[in-house]
This record gives sequence, C-alpha cells and structure tokens, in this order.
Amino acid sequence: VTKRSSAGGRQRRPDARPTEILSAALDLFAEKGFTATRMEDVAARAGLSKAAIYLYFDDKTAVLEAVVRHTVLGRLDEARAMAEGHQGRVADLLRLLLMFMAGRMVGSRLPDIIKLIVAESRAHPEIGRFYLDNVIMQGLPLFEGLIRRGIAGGEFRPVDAALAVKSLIAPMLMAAIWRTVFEPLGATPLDIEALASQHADLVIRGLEP
Amino acid sequence: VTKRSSAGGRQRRPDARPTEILSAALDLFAEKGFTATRMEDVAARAGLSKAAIYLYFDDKTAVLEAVVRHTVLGRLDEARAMAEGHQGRVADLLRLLLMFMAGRMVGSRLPDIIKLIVAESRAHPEIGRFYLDNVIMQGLPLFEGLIRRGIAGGEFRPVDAALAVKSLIAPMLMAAIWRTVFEPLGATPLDIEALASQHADLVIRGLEP
Amino acid sequence: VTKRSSAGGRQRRPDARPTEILSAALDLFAEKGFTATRMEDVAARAGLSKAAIYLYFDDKTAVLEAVVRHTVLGRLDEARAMAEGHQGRVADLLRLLLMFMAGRMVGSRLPDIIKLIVAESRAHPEIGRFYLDNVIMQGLPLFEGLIRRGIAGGEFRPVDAALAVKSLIAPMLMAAIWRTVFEPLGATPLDIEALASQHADLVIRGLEP
Amino acid sequence: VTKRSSAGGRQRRPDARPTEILSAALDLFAEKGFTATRMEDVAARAGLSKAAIYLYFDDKTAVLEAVVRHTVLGRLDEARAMAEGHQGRVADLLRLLLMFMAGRMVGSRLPDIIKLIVAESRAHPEIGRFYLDNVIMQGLPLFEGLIRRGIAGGEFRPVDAALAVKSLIAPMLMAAIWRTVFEPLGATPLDIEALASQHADLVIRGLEP
DNA sequence: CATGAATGAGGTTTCATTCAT
DNA sequence: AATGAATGAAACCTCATTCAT
Repeated sequence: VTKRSSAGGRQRRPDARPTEILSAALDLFAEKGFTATRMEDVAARAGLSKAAIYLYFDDKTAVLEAVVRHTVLGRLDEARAMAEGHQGRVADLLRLLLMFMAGRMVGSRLPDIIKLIVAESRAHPEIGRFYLDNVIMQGLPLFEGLIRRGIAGGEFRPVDAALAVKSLIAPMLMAAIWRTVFEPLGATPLDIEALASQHADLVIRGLEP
Repeated sequence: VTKRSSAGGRQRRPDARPTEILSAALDLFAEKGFTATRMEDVAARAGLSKAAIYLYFDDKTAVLEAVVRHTVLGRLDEARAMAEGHQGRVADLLRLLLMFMAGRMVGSRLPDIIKLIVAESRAHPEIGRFYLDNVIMQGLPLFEGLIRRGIAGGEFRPVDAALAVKSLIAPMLMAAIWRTVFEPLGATPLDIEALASQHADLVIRGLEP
Repeated sequence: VTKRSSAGGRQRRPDARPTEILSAALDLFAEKGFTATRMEDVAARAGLSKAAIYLYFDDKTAVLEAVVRHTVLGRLDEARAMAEGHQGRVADLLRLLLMFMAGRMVGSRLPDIIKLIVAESRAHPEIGRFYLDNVIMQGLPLFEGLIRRGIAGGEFRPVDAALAVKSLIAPMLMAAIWRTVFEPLGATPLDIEALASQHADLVIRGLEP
Repeated sequence: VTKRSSAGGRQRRPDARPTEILSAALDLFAEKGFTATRMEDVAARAGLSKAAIYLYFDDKTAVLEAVVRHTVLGRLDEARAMAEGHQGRVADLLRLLLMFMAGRMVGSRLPDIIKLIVAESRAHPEIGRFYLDNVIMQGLPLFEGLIRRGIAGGEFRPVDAALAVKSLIAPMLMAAIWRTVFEPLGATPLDIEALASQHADLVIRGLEP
C-alpha cells in the first residue's frame, strides 16, 4: 500500500488512482445510473484511458462494489462509539444518532449510494448484501438495543422495538431518495436536518409513557 | 395466463394485448431491472414475438412509462375520497390513510413501481416526473392539509406540517424498499401493516399537545 | 429442420444459412487460423451482418465446433461399409481404404480440418476430443482389426497391429499437413494419391511373411 | 529455474536472459498456443517484467521465431554426420536415422515446435519457411539420396524415392502430433521408438526387391 | 538493465429496432 | 395482427507495446 508516496514526483501518486477512479465512478453512477455509465466516461472523468481502469479493477462490477464499500465503510463505528460513550437518557442519544445520520445524508455521498443500491441490487446482489450486512444489520440492532433499554428503564412505553427502529429511521431513507430522485426533477428541496430534528421529537414523544 | 390455445374463437378482446405486455413487463422490470430486461423476454412472457410489441408501443421506454402509469393511476382518488368523506378526529383519519397505504404496499405492485422509479428516474425522467406529479404532489398536500387541520383544531401541537407528513409516510417508503431490495437478499420479512399501525400510534401521540 | 424449404421463394432459403456460414468460416479458419479470423470476416464472406451469425451460433467457438463436426461427420460410415462388404485378401482392402483416405485428402476439406484441430485443440479441447472420438477412435480399430485378420489368416507376418496401423496411415496425415502448411509456403506439391499408392505397396510388402 | 535471489553476485551471464525467455515462451506456446500466450505470462514465467522482454526481442513474433530457431538449429548436422560416416547397407543407415528422429521426438521439444509451426505458419510464414528451409529441405534430400543409393546399389527395388522418403518419415510427424494433440486429450500414449523400429522394418522390407 | 504505469487499437457480443412477408 | 430474419450501434474488455523513471 505504501508503495511510494515519496518525494514530490511529477508523477501523480499512483496510490491515489483507485480513489480517483472511485470518485469519478460515483459521480457518474449517481448521475446516470450504473448501466448507463460507460467505462470510458469513468476513465475520462478520472483523467485516464479506458484500459487503465482495468489495472485497478477487474470489472465494471468491481468498480461498483468498490464504490459502495469505499463510501460506506468505517462510519458505523463512529455511531457505535457515540452510543457506547453515552450516559443519561436514551431519548437524548436517539436524537443525537438521528442527527448524526442526517448529517451524513447532507454531508456525504450516502444518498447516492443508497439510491445506487436500490437500483442495482437485483443485478448485483453483492452490493445489496454488503450494505445489508454492514450497515443495516449493524445499525438496526444498535438502535433496537437502545429502545429496549429505554423501555426497560421505564423511559419508554413498551412497544415493538424492531418496528420502532424503522419508524425512527425511515425518514432518513426518504431523505436520501428525495434528494437523489425527486429534487433533480424539480421537487422542493428537503431540509433534512430539520426533518430529523422534528422527527426525533415526534417519535420520542410518541414513545414516552 | 389463460392461454386460449387458439381453439375456439380467434377473437381475443383486442386491447387485452397491451395489458398483457405491461403485466409481463412489470414482472420482469421488477425482477431484473429495466435495463437488464430484454424486449425479447417481455415478448416471450407475454406470449408474443419481439416485433409484436412494437405494434403496441413505440419504444422500450414507452413500455416502462406505460407500466408505471398503468399501475399507479386511479388509486389516489380512493385516498382522497376517504379523506373527504371523513368526520371526526384527524388522527383517526391519518391512521386510516396510513393503513390504506400499507394495504397497497402489501397487496399491489406499488413497491415494485417505487423501486423502478428510484432506479430509472435519472435515465427516464418522465417516469419520475409522472410519479412526482401524480402521486407525490397529490398525496403530500392531502396529508399536509389534514395535519394543518389538526393543528388548527387544537388536536395537534403546532409543528411543521410539511415535515410531519414525511415523518408519517416515510415508513411506507421504507417498507417498499425493504420488500423489493432487502427481502430478496434474505432480510427478515417486514410486517408492513404492523409497522404502519404502530407508526401511526407513535406519530399521532407525538403530535398531540 | 424442414422449416420451409418450400417453393421457389425469392428469399434465400434460410435453412441454408448455417451451412453458408460454416463454409465461409472454414475458408477463413483454414486461411488465417481461428483466432486471426474475425467474426466480421466470416459474416462478410457469408453475406451477412456480424450480428446475424449469432442468430445461428452461440459463439465463435460454436462456429469452430460446428465447422469441424459438419466437415467430418458421416464419412467414416462409408469406410466402414467398404470394410464390411469386402471379400478376399486383406491387403487389397487396406490398399482400397488408403486410397479412399487419399481421395478425401484431395477432394475434401479434411486437410484444413486436421490442421485446424492441430492448431486449436489446446485452446478448444472439445474439437480435438470430437475428432479423437469420432474419427481416430473409429478409424484406428477398423484398420487394426483388418491387420489382425491378415495376421490370423497367414497373409501377414505377426507384427504389432496397433503400430502397423500408424505406419499405414501416417502418410495421410503428413499429406494433410504438407498441403496446408508447406505448399502455401512454396514447397513442391505432393501427389497424395501417388504417395498413398506407393505407400500401400511398401507397407503391404513389408507385412508379408 | 535457479532463481539466484540476488544474494551473491549481481552478475548473471548476461546472455542467459534471452534463453530463459525462450524457454518460458516455448513452455507456454506449447501449452496454450501462440496467440493465447500473453507476453505477461512469458515474462512471469521467465521471472521478468513484461517490459523487460522488449529489451531482448522486438516483438511477440520475434520471440516465436527465436523459439523455433533456437530449438531446431544444429541438430540436422548430427544426422548428416551420421549419414556421411556410414559404410555398409543403406537399410541399416535408414533405420538408424529413423531411430535418431524418434529419439528427438521423445527427448526434445521438437514435437512442440512442430505443432507450433503447423498452428502458426499461416499467420507467421517466416517460421514455417524457416522450418521448411532448414529442416525439411535439408532432411528430405538427405533421405532421398540414401534411398536412391540403395536403389542404385540393387539393395532396393526401383521406387519413387521422393515418395518413399515420406513413407519412411511420416510416422515421426504423426508421433509429434499424437503426443502434442491427442495425448493431452487422453489418447493412449504412443511408444514412439517402438513405432519407429517396427516402421523401419516394414518399409525396408517393403523396399527390398 | 529493469519496471510500473499507461494506452490505442481491436474483437466479441448484445440488443433495440426494422422490414418483408 | 403477427413474425422470423436481419442489422447497426454500442459497450466491455484484452493485450501488445511504449515511456518515464
């Protein structure tokens, strides 16, 4: 990995190449969809020749997978850390986590990734499964545990925790889709953080005994 | 389905054909995605030759548009009728409408259509716009008006009604995507109606003053 | 198969198409080798578009296989029939069969096929195996049986029959290769039938006690 | 093979490299055919980088030519020496020479070279011509002269000497092809030296008056 | 002498679409 | 109304070859 990110060579650090390709690819996949994106386009946007991409990735599919992996990985730990470090009312933590998600919907390419997965999961189940395993199956139990803790501590009414999680999170999915699907069509922009904030209120009040 | 083996009358209601094509197309679009579906597949499933489809539709895109139109149209009126005919507490009506949506998520192909729109909207903005105009832009104001009514009548706290609508509806979108994207990957099936029911509780309580 | 080789339609009988393609392909495979032959060339020579070939064959490889099958099949029966119908001295029959082989080396595309198999068998073992199973493994035992019969009847000395068969047949292989490999390079043409005739003499005399 | 891990002297006989490349190339050409062999494979097997090959050879074709030249050259002199030094019956010498050829079929890579030439001669006539000029056109007249000598000396019947040579030699070609084409497909291994021995008997007896 | 990085040119294959019957 | 046959355009991918270091 540390191949030679050495001196200030005129040569673009080759280690940056894969990342550049992924960035170009994500732009295009998000804009035109996976199938409609030609490898040549990706190459052009990354400033390379078509063939050069194949030095770094086996396949068009491999690029897609890498895009998803690259964008998604590592952030969940952050959320988990927040959860673990937390003292006090569960409700506050839930709100915090929801705001964190909202932040990622606004400040990262997560919405594009989500749309990509929805669109391509049938044709490329690996990426759907990757997201399911690494994001959803990590995130849902985290939230679910918190809600159960809230119930156990008397902070919340007894509800079906698994469903409650979906109630809590769903607007973030909607936000991703609104932003990537409907806003480009001219729909009124959605204030995702305001949505998250008010939604947290709503659901937390709804959960209180 | 009833393949009349050309036994009796050669006479089939002539306009059954387009519908058969649309049905075949929706099956395949849902299963494999739009791009991955070949006209030949649609034809085969509809029991026609590839060329015959072009007697009824200009284009592959035209088929997609027709599929969306055909599946989506006319159902909104039902919801609107429910809303107009309603007396009494807004909360009850909201719950009713949400359960109605849940019913459609379970009992119609709406989830497939939603996924299709998410996937293909960039490449085929017409279908995205069609859904935006005919479903979303019809449905959201309907809900929004109800919530405002609830606020005005003192039944609800003052909240941002436009956001509240999204809070209310988002789980139905999530349901559509869960069902079409993640269940095929082996995720635990989601009880959509239970989700709708508990979510209605949560949000309505959350809205109460 | 009997699709409609009917009336004298202006339409080239479509059933002829595959054969036309195979003929074009064999010409080109023989001339330039399998890999160097582009599907486009085959198409052009067959008077079709590149894509049309794929209506009849799955693959470039499938074309190769079909070429070999088509050219090879059915001729062995002829030889076998000769063998079965024969009365009298084995030597005469051997000579007859060798002359028959020589005839095929001169009057059919068998030499091209043999060269093709030698050249492509590693990359496409199916065709090598096909030839091995259908020609070699049919032909060798036939000859071998005859030689054994000759030995048993006292017409020949006791020799290793399996090797003797190769002694007898080898010049026909050499003829195929001479004609396809060396003659195009300017080597003196080989009179295959004369070779077969003199070789039959030589070997038969050599076999006599 | 002896990968001198750059431990001791950086000094390797500088001209060992080309030979290593040729050896790697022959292995691969024989195994996968010329076209299917990638320069990268050759490089890997020779323990070099792809680009390094171009320090020694102009072209992929140049590698092929060199492989053929390298493997073929110089052996014919041996045969010629045997012929010149010989006294006594021609038949004995013919047998000796045939056994010598058989030895090379078993103990050298000649069969691979022959197959290579058959396969690639059309696309690379230079190598075909090289073999024709240097092996065939040297070898055939040698044998032919001997047979003529035998005829003149009354040892053999009068036959067409040019054809008789082919009768004599053909099984060695067959052996090469059997070994390289059919044995890898599972055909029964051929005892080349036994074949040569019995074939010499057969033909020599056949030649006797 | 050696290489990692890059590319241009080319071939196979797929598919929406058309047309003559 | 229907189809079998055909095609043009395009996309993915491979690989021999080059070049700067």
